[in-house]
Amino acid sequence: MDAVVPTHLNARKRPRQARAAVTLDAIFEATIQLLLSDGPERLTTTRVAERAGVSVGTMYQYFPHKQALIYALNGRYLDKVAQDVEAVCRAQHGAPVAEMVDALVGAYWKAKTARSDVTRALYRSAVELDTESLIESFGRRVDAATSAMFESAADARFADLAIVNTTVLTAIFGTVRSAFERNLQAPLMCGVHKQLVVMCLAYLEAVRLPATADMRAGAQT
Amino acid sequence: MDAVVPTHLNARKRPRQARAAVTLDAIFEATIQLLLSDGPERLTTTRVAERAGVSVGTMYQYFPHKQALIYALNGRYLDKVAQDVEAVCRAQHGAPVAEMVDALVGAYWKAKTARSDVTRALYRSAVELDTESLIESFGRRVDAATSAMFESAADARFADLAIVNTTVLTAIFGTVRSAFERNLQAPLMCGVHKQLVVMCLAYLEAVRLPATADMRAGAQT
DNA sequence: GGAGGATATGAAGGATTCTTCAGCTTGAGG
DNA sequence: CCTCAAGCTGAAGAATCCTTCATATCCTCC
Repeated sequence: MDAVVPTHLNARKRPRQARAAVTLDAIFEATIQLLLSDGPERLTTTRVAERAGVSVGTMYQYFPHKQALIYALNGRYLDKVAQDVEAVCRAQHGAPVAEMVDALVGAYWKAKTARSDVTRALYRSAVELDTESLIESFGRRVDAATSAMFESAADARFADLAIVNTTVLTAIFGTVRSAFERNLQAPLMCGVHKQLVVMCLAYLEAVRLPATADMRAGAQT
Repeated sequence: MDAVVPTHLNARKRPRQARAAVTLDAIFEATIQLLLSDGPERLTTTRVAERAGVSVGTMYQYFPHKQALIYALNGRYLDKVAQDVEAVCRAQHGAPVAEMVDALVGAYWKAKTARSDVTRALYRSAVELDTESLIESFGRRVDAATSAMFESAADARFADLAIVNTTVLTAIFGTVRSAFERNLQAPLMCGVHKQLVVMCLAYLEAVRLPATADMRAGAQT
C-alpha cells in the first residue's frame, strides 16, 4: 500500500522502543473497537485515547491528525488482505481455473470474515476520508496478481483477460461487501459464498476461448 | 421504504404550500451537492442551509436534526430505485430468464448511473447513521419482487430459489457498488456491465433444474 | 381586506471536538 | 549512576457545530 500516499496523511514518527509499539497497537485496537461500538460519527480523539489507556497527546505523536489514524488503519488492513490474495495467486499459478476461483474466493472471503467486526468497522470508517488512493492501490495490486494467475491457467485462455479479470474481481469484492452490508445470517452468508464460486466459475466457463491444441495436450505454460 | 422507521428520524412536518415544497427540494439538492463536493464529514446544517439559499431554522422545521435529513434523503432515493426494479419485475413476469436478467441488471445499473453523482454521494453518506433499517427494507422489497419474477420464468425452475435469488441480487448490488467505488473509467465500466449480465446468466444456467415436460411444452405458469 | 396558520429568519446558547505545548517520566547506553 | 532522547501527560485554546426560539413575512381562504 505504499503508493501515492497523500503527504498530509503521513505518520508522524515510528515507534523505536518496545512500549511505543505496544501503545501504537493499543491505539489501533481502540480505534477499531470504537468504530464498532459507536460508529465513525462518534469516533473522537479523546475517546480513542481514553479507550487505549493513553493520553490524547500520545496519539498526536504518531499521527498528525485523526484522519491519518484512520488512513493508517485502513492501509494496514488492506495491505494484509492484498498479501493474502497475492499468496493465493502465487500458490495457484498454473492450476486449473476451477481451483483458482475456489482458492481466490475462499481467501478473500476468509480475509474478510476472519474478523468480520473489523471488516465492518473499516467499511464504515473508509467513507470518512479520501480512501480512494488506498482502494485504487489495493485494486491495482490485486488486479496484477489475479491477472497473472489466470493467464497461467492450465485449462483455459481468455480473449480479453483485462475485462474478464476486472469483472471477476469486481463481482467478488462487491458481493462480499454487499453480503456484509445486508447483514445476512450465517447460513445465507455461507450459501452465498458457495454460490459465488459457482457463479464465477460459470462465468469463466462461458467466456473462455475454445480449447487449443497445446492445452488439450496438457501443456503447463 | 415505509418500514420500521426509527421514530426519532421522522420528518417534522410535510410541506403544505408550494413554496415549502420548493424549499424542501432545495434542501435535498443542496445536501447532495455538498455531500459530493465536500464529503459527509463536512456536511453541516449551516452549509446546507446556505447552499440551499434558506436559513438554518428552515431546515429544522422539516427535520428534527441532521440525521433525519440524511435518512430522508436515502429513503427517497432507495424508494425510487426499488420502484424501478419492481416495475421491471412486473414487466418481465413470465419471460425467459435471459430477458429477465438483462432487464434487471439494466434497470439497476441505469438507476445507479442515471445520476452517478447522487449515487456516489449517498453511498458515502449512508454510513453515517443507522441506514441498516433502510437497506434491509430495500433488500426485502427487491427480494420479493425478483423472487416472484424468477419463479414465473418461462424456461427455468430452480431448486432453492431463495439462495439463488439472494446470490444474484447480492452480486448485482455489490458489483455495481464496487464498480463505482473503484471509479472505473467509462469503457471498463460499460464492459463490466455487459459482463455482469453474462455472469448472472451463466450462473442461473448452471443452477437451474433440468427442463420439465410442461416447460418443454411451453406452458407459462 | 384581514385573520390565522404556514414559513422563514438568524443571532446566540450550549456542547463537542481537534490539536498544541510545556513539563514530567521512563528506558537505554556509556 | 548519569545523561539524554524517547515517550507520555492533560489542561486549555481555538474552532466548529447543532439546535432553539422569539420575531417577521407570506399565503390562503373566508
